[in-house]
Amino acid sequence: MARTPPGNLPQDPEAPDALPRHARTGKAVTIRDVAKVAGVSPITVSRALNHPELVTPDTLERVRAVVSRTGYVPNEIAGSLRSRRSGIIAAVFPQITNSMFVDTIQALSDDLRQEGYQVLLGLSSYGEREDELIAGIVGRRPEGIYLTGIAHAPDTRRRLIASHIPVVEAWDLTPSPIDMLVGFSHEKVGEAMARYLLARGHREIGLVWGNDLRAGVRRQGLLSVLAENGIHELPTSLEPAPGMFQRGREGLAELLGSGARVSAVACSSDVLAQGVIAEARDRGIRIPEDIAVMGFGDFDFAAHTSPSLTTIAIEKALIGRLAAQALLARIQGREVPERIVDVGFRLVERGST
Amino acid sequence: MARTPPGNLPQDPEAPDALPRHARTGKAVTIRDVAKVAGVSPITVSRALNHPELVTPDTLERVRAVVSRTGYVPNEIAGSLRSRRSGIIAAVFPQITNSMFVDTIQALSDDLRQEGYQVLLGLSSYGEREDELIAGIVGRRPEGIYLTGIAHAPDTRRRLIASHIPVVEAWDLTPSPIDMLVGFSHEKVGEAMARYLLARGHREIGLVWGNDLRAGVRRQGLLSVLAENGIHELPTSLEPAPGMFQRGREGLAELLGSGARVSAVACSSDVLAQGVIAEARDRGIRIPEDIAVMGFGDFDFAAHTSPSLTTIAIEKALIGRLAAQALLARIQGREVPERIVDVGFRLVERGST
DNA sequence: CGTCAAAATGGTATCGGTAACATCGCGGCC
DNA sequence: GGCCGCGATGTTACCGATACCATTTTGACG
Repeated sequence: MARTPPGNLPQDPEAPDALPRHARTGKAVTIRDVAKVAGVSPITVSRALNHPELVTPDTLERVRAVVSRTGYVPNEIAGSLRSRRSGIIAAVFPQITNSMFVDTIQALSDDLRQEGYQVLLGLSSYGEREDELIAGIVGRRPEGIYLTGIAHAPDTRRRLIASHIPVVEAWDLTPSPIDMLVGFSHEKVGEAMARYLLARGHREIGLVWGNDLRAGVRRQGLLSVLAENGIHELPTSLEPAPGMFQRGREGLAELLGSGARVSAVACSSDVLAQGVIAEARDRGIRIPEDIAVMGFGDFDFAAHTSPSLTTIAIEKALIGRLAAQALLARIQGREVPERIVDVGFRLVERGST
Repeated sequence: MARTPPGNLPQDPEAPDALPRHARTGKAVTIRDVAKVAGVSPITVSRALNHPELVTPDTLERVRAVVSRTGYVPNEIAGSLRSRRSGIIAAVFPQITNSMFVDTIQALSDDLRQEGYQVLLGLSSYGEREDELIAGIVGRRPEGIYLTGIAHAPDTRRRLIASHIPVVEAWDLTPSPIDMLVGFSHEKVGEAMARYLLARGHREIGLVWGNDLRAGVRRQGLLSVLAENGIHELPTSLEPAPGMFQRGREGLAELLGSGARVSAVACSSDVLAQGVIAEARDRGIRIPEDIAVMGFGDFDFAAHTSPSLTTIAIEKALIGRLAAQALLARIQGREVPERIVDVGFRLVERGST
């Protein structure tokens, strides 16, 4: 690796220096360098860059010229330390492949960037690691934290509260969030799915269901409504997260293999549902005539499968947008009108039921 | 909101001052506080946390006890400033909804976190803003930067080179990357698509194509091979960036509406292709008998559409993994064996052609 | 032309860690 | 017993910006 060329010592005034490579040719340029060259004090440079309105147009221009000539890039780390504003919002998701969180991330990120914030992405991939992840994140002193879901280790919760960092939990509902909340009731989603299937005359309902937390809550809701209607045991195929198409196929195979009779299959996600549909097609099972299929999420493809997929639509991007707003409001000291926002959901009836 | 438990500060002389706004109850605990309580110097605390092997088991335990009792969370910003290691890798993507980048992000993030790095996510959503985005990112002094694609403003390129930060460009190929590169040739993808369709006997080929940069290169490759075979003009429907299902439908409608005869439709992404298939189905057009359809990306659903989709498979996660490795190698001063890695692609033949 | 408030700029301390170097303590060895 | 070496810990300075307050300059106005 490149060594530093000799003699990049102090009173070496200029030298366009042949750039070595990775080299640290005579230090990176700091605000002091810029100040010196522009003939002002460092703080004036700082002002010129961050509060141009506080500076004479004349000096402003001078500073800017020097900045662009020297290629100075302010060290935001130093700035963050002193100003106690990191300009960072952390966002934690369980995982993003095959998930509906992408739209939320996109919206969140877009809205935050608008206000000069960057998103620090935390993927707690497989469960347990959320704690450590958040511990590491808090150390970076983000100005706000977006969390997926409401289930967090008690330690994590305590740590977050103690940190006084604004927090939004999302994609779920609870009366006692850590701080703020944007979500919807998974229980009610499950109930709605059950009621819909019952209304369509189904009583032999099978489940192809992911085993993640929120899916579990939806299942509870679904089961409770079915129980009220005298349906107590239903054939179920539980799939490990993340729900992939292949798992949906296997799920239907498992249900049918168990010998149970099903007139409808409810799935915890559209992805699984599409797998179910594919498997049914391969087996010559007609949908919805032989078996009705219902998903969750209203993924983009849901309207375009064959048959198109009945599902539950969530305003995924809206969640991100509202979460961003909530965080920004809190950061900027504005009043947060509602700490808890329920974005609801919508049952979309299509060809698969 | 939780109040701070009383007296977690030694001979705290003054009042916890009525919390002003953001509730700064008697200051956050710093490494000095921990040191004082544990009866050691700050640097020993630092060592206990970051290099436990340099510290007596006895002091280590003592420090840890105090840390957990006080709820001390090291301020990584301060640490980063002094140590010049931010522990951050920035990753820039054009946009992530409806895109194939999610798998790459996931793999990248997983592998980096393994090594203690966090991902700062930059979504340059709609074009022009990549410059500003990167300018802002460099200020945060990431230890590595992942960029999607090879087309960057000359200014950006210069700035990145000047920053001496390791850079990986991905999802594309060029002999002259900024630093390192993990990708594949879009031109060859286009050529492969063309050859495949020709081999299947198609000469009346329509395009439903996204207008992003890399798609454009694939199109060039495709057109050049067709031109070599005497096919010069092909009906094309150009779709604005994120390629959605709906756009695919519209695309096919446009092709058919133009009166052109097509025996095959090539799409710049599986998402568009699925739209095309849906539209064809609605119009009673049989696939592949009447029209063959081909996509790109091998999205998860590609194997499960009806008919299943012939497409080009990319090892999306592998790209993320290799990019992470490349960055880590550079950061840790290891030799990077190949600065340019071609991960290639694979044509997957399925039912739609 | 002097006065005074407002605007522009500057000096100094500081954010909270860690690098670099210094010091201390202790056991082993000749 | 004295010296050496090394492991454990401490002292000091510093990373690079900005908050805070002081100072100087400008300009409006009587």
